[in-house]
Amino acid sequence: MKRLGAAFFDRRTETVAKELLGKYLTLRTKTATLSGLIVETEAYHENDPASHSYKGKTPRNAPMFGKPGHAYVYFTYGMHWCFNIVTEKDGTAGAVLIRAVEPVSGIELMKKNRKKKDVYQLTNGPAKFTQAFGITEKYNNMDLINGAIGIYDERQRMPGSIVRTNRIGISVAKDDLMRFYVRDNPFVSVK
DNA sequence: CTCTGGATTAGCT
DNA sequence: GCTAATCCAGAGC
Repeated sequence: MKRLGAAFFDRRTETVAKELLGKYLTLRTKTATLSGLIVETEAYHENDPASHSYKGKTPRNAPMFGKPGHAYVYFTYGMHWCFNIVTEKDGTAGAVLIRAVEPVSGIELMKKNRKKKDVYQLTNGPAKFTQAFGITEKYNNMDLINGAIGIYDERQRMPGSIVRTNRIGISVAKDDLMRFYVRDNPFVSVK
């Protein structure tokens, strides 16, 4: 398993979103290792009306304008966290929202964190995934190249056929085809 | 300062 | 299908 470096993330947001499918996302703490295979992503690029970065840099969205390969974690709907991976060169906004993963390791801890026992309900949504992994503001702006969360590639693994479609839960740029998921994977949030 | 609505989810009808 | 939960960023005054 090879850990992905900054060069992977320092590219067009859309390209990174598509290529993240089939990669492993692993979080290591002192007491546990949680890992999942990324099966659903969404791209939010610089000149995108649906992106938090659209109207310019603010304290909240600043990580999106920062270094590629860092995390952008934000709080929404008064109760949920969403986890993004920053893309594009330093100074240019862009991020990929991780919407769903297929649980690989640490499944018992995910069940505990989610208070659910059905494995299909653990990580099939952006806020379900962060809850299962225990991701909160602590991880905002974290370096994913060297930090506790990393993205890993297992070369032999093929992600399968990729579906490209419109994003979920936004009110502008509804028809932009910026969502990507692995066809027929049962852990995708919405078919 | 006040107000609006959100890159969601769970639970009910 | 509908909506409460529950906080806060961003916009407008």
